[in-house]
Amino acid sequence: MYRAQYSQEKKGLSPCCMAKAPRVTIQDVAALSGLSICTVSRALRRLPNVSESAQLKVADAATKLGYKASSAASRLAGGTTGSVAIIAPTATAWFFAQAVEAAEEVFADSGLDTVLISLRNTPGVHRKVFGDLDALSQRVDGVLLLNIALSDAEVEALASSGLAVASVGMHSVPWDNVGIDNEEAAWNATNHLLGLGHWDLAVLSGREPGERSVATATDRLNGFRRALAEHDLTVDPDLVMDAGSSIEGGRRAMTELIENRRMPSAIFAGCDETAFGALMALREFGLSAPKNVSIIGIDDHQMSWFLGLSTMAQPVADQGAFAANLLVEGLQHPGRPTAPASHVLDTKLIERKSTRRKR
Amino acid sequence: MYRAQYSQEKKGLSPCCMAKAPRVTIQDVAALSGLSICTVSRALRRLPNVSESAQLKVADAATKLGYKASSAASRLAGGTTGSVAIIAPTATAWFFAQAVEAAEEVFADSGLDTVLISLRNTPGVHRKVFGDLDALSQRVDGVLLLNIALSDAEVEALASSGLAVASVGMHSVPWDNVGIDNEEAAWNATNHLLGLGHWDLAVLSGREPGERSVATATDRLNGFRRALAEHDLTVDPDLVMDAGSSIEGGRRAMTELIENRRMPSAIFAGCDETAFGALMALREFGLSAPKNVSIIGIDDHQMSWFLGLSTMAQPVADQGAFAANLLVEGLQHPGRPTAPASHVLDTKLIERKSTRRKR
DNA sequence: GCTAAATTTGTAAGCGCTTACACTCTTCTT
DNA sequence: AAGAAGAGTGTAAGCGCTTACAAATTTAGC
Repeated sequence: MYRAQYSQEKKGLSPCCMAKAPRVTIQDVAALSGLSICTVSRALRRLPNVSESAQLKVADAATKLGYKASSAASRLAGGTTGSVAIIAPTATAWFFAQAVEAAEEVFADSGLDTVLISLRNTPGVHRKVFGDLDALSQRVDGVLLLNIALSDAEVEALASSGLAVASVGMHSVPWDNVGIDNEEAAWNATNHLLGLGHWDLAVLSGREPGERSVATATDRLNGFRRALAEHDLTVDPDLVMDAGSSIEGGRRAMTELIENRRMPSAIFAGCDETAFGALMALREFGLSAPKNVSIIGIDDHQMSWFLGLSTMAQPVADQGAFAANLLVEGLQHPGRPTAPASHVLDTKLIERKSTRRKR
Repeated sequence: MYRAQYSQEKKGLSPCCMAKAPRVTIQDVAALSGLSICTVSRALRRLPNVSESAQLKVADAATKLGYKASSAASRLAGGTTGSVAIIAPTATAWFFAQAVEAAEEVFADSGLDTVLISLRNTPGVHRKVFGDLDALSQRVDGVLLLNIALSDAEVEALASSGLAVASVGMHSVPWDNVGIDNEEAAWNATNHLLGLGHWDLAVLSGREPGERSVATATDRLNGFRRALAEHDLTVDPDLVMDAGSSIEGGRRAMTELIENRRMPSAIFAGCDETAFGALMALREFGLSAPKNVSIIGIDDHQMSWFLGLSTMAQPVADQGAFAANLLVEGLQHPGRPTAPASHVLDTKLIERKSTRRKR
């Protein structure tokens, strides 16, 4: 704790103003309202079996005193922590930054603290987090998962951990999920390329090289494959790259493609940032889109318009906010065992100049 | 809490495997080690006056049991929460996303939970957070401030709140801070423009229109002004725009400049994202850099290389990690009232093709 | 070798809240 | 009109930890 000069100097002065206001406890509220602690506790949490008059008296006293329950005490006594965790593969990628901010806003507005957990694309961190769900459930009431690749065992463990769960971009999970139809989005993107006469296609998949694949990435890859298959085209394995979903990954994959494989006629990038990286790599070789290759991504990143990148736009903040709301709802109605729902948001093709008809 | 089908179905089965492992408490550790709770508590927190043999026995028992202290109980009893807050003006901007991730890593590695608080560039949220420091200090042990514009009263309140504090990009605050020399960076950037023969300069300042200015933004503006003054140039008020530090803000400011003011010979943008926005706006008018105007930013954003944007590079993740480490240290040595230090990291001019000699 | 001082350990009282349970009133039954 | 059922409230026992303070042990002093 900070105790340097400022507070030191003050020490000699009126100690009254330094003294931290003693905590307003539930006792104070009980005393002021003339009711028992127990009733106050129930009134504050809007539990049933509290008369309206009591409800009012308590609310009154509480605001008058500026009472705020101690989350620590509440938690310890078996209540809730008043905080939720957002778990993301990384916090820096555009998608996650957007989704995190949107979700955080929802949580904050519901009076919940947001604990941020970035897996940093590191298996070790992943294991640490999901290997000890007890530790997690001790500090938060619920978890918002953003595009996390979970094993069946992990899903199972989470579902029975007592934690409320909601997710973005996940699949067949026993909790609420919101996302886009990734396979369809990829299928549409690929068909856009196909429709422009390109048939020699490469894909920069969102899979992290050497890691468990997130549903998002495999779905998009499947959509790509299906589109090709429907046109009786085969996928050249040389043109399937695992690029992850970072600019750097896209750049690396594209460089590899150019140097050690071959140039396709068009490229479907798993996300816009990957596409940015690919564009960078192209430029380094004196190439560009759509001159030497057409390229399309998914996201509609803020910079995509500027770079003229064609893309399948998806609502990112909406997904984060939506899922956050579902989580909050789940938290507020613990008993309600509604069947987990999967909400699918729309995507939209945005044609820009990075894709054009094959000459 | 999630209680849908999965757990429902299980209900009939062996209830043993559904039963959550009962919490390992300090009692269990005490029992196993043959010592009292009190001694265990002290040993665990490495307080003085614990014999080595006890220390060992406790550590042994704790690991054997996989004991982790309940943060709620600990907090309630007057201990620490084991979590810290990161407060940022927004979580989506590149700078903050980078810094947050770097800091989160440091905190996680120190066993601390990270509570993310985004002010969303909203005065209301700002007030809510800094107006009730008690609520904050109840849930976290320390706070990491990222470029927050604080009033004197808020600084004072924070310093005497009992919270450990560290910050990035702040000024003359009574706690550890790390940042770059913003005035110098701006001065260098401006001199780069001046050195290329440009004397009719505009600035897209990082100040949010209509809000308290963060130190970072005003410092950069001052550096710009000083550079001009040193060359006996006056600043045309028409060419000073408050653009905030977003792409959108840069675009808006640049559009305003083109439409309602006049084109300068060169532009100093408060940060790279602002510059991106400016480049977008330019393109919308059929203009471009460096053809119609030279432009330089500050940051060295991941995309800047690609866009050929000249800039003053600053180490972003380093700043976040550094400040986080200072905070952790402050947390670990509560008593030590070292004088708050300000650490200044280097910046570097990176010339790219968005700036060129005036013709 | 015996007391004073220092060191290590244990006892027990909370921290502020939730909740099982007991208790008092009302309101319906039949 | 007597008893059952229910609504509203209170009592008290923790939750798992920290921390005065007391007790027990060791070390030092002369």
